[in-house]
Amino acid sequence: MRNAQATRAKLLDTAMQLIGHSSYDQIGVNEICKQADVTKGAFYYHFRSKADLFNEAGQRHWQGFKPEFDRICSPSLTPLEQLDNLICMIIDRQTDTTPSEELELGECPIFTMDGMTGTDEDKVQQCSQKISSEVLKYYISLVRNLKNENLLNGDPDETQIARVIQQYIQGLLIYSRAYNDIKFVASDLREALFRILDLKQQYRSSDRKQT
Amino acid sequence: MRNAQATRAKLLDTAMQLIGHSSYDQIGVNEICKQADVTKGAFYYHFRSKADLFNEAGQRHWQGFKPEFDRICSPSLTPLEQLDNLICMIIDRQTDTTPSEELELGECPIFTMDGMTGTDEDKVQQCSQKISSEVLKYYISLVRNLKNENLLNGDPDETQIARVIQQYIQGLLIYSRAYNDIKFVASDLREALFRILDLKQQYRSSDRKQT
DNA sequence: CTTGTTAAATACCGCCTAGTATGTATATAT
DNA sequence: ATATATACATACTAGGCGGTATTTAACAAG
Repeated sequence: MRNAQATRAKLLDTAMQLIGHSSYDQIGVNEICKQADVTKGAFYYHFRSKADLFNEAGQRHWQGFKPEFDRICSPSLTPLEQLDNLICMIIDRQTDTTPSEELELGECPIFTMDGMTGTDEDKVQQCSQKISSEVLKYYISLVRNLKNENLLNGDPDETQIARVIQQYIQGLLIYSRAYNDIKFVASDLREALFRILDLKQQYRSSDRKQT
Repeated sequence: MRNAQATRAKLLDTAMQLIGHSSYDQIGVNEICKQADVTKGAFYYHFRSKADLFNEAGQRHWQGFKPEFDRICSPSLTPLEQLDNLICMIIDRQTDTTPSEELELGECPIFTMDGMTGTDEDKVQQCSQKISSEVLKYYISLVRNLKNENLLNGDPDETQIARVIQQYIQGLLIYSRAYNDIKFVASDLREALFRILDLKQQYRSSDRKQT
């Protein structure tokens, strides 16, 4: 009806949710429309193509997500708190996205963006890579902060460590999705990051001091 | 012609190669047939379905790969040599699989098996998970050996560390494929594994003492 | 009340996919 | 020589996909 903006938004959000739980290739335009409760006519009125939609949906998703990263990396927090917040955020995001439904896991394409590979559509890959590179900046900042406070052993290459963290998180989430079980995220993420960072032993605790 | 076994083998190998470079969903039966230079009739004479083929192809691929893992984890090698061999093997497998062609990267679905998720076909996922669990055994053995020789700091949970390693390798390979660049594998794999294992500093060297 | 624009809804199209039905050459058993 | 099972090749079908063409309802301006 008379609410173009809402229709558009619903298509974008629905698409990102579905794709997050599955993949770009697996989710068809028909299904997006069905779930969003709009027709194909509406879809192609708002978007020129499926790839076009994904692009916008990716941007929108990141725009909505960015504040959370900013909050996590706020200078008002100590690097240790930042790290802990990141870990909690990732764990939470694997659960609470489907509220009230049975404990399903999934989404957060933010962390799994690179995994969208396989599509031959250039636009899609570009979008994925762009978001990934944005996320990487936050990891780099986090590593740098930890290092500056002298919380890490040795003298690591910040960029490399951040990249390794990104690679690991991607692998972890794919792994946990393959086995459809969140418990791996909960049990392995913290330990793995501590090790990748080589965080000094005395700072390795798992008390969740929520912000 | 009169060579059923060869036709079958060619289909299996071709399929695994193509799927390794892409994904189960992206590769169609037609393309497999075309690349293997057989017709669809031959395909469906040998296999009941595409999923069926994947199952067998996965088994076969693992059977062909297993000896290499056995070689790597041979008790005649020190744990450090085993680790080094694993690292080199992964790096090599990302390059030499397309011999004489321009430096492309890809394959080794062995390490990326869990990533086949997204398919709704149960058979495919089961096959992937089975192979992954086989590979995990080798990682566990490796970690245990390193630990027994007192090469690792702390007292890690061997299974968890092995699982984290598997998660990381998966993430790394997907990452490097997304950016279509092997350099990340070469530059990050060793450093990341050293850190995840928390290998004692004095043993962290990168001299490739090939077997 | 008409007209034009926006925001869709409906029906459709060509393509590609996994899978099938049927025909056919070859090898082997009788 | 004939019959039969094997190992394909060719042609096809049904269904789903992304995308399009056409129609229609709602609102705004004149």
